[in-house]
Amino acid sequence: MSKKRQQLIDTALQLFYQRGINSVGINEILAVSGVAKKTLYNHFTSKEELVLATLKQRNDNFITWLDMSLKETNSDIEVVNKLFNGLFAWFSNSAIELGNFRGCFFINTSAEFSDPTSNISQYCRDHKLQVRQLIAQYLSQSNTELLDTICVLKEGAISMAYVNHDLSMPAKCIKIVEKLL
Amino acid sequence: MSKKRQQLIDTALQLFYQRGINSVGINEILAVSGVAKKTLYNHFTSKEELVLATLKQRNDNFITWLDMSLKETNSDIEVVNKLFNGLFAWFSNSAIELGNFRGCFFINTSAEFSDPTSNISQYCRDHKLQVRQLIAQYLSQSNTELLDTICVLKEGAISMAYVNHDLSMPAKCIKIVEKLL
DNA sequence: CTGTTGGTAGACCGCTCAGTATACTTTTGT
DNA sequence: ACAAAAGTATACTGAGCGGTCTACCAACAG
Repeated sequence: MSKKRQQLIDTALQLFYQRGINSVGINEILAVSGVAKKTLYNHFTSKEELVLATLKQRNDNFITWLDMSLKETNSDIEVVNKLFNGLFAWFSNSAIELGNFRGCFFINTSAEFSDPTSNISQYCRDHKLQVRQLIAQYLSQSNTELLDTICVLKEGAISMAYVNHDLSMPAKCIKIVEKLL
Repeated sequence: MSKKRQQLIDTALQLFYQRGINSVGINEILAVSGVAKKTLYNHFTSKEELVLATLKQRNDNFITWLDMSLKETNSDIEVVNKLFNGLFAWFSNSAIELGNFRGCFFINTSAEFSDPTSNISQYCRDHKLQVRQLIAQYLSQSNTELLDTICVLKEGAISMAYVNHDLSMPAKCIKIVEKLL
């Protein structure tokens, strides 16, 4: 992997996540990263290809962070606790690996790209599936009902943290799952 | 209210919701609505003002639809049933008043406009508050815990319907609340 | 009958966009 | 040591953007 290529991905991810993909132009990414335009088009054939690379990078970062957050859990309720405490840390900018919170990059990107069959929209869907499967790995047995509950609460908590500016949901989600178990 | 003004709002809402605000130009709205550019700038001083008018229109449509959906409920569980069955109808394009489902217009718009202090982002937040208060009105007593639960499940169900293409969540949310009551 | 109001049609402005082209320099593998 | 590969800097293209402007038209009220 080229160093310049990685510079471009890091800069683009930062700008895309903080301001939205359609609000950030190629020229700004070049100015901030200090890379020449020809170098960018040497590594990526189009803006879309760069976008896909940033989605992959963010997915890797997120999965790594989540995997770390869920490590060493001995019960389902502990998984739930670590998951939602992790989300709260993310929302309140205490998870430095994930950057300044501006919602879920994949939800935001899905909102910007309306064609559900595009590579970009499909990748966003795939990311959500990967997160679901990672959570499933940490639950004691294959419990689809609990898994569904956790996932829908997680998506709700993310959405309300970003749109409503309500950071209280992770704590409430833990209480909800406690009652259900 | 002028007829031309309403034509512009209706056309803009349709295009903005289906494709995203930053992906739809003024000229396209004019071409589709059949209105002259000067007429648009006679009614709205800028694109942003037109965007705010479409948000208000969508909010009115949504609140009206939800109010209709929740009418004549005699218990909290009935409210929950009608709410999530209503959401399922929306997701599966059976709520014609809400148009072809492409997620929540306010979540999508928040994703596109990154400044949380902008009028647009603030209106999106306000919409969510209005929906919450409408649901609260239909619950038998002031039950913040139940209200929070319903709201977080609702946001999760909307997000998963759009991003994950998973329409099964409304039914699962009903079961979750049933267990909790 | 005429002046105001609100509309149409479309040219135009300055700017930004994604992407290409040119000419030169640096790095690197053998 | 030197050719090939990779990077820099920058000008440019064609298209689209939001927004302004001019000129003309139709309806209607005094």
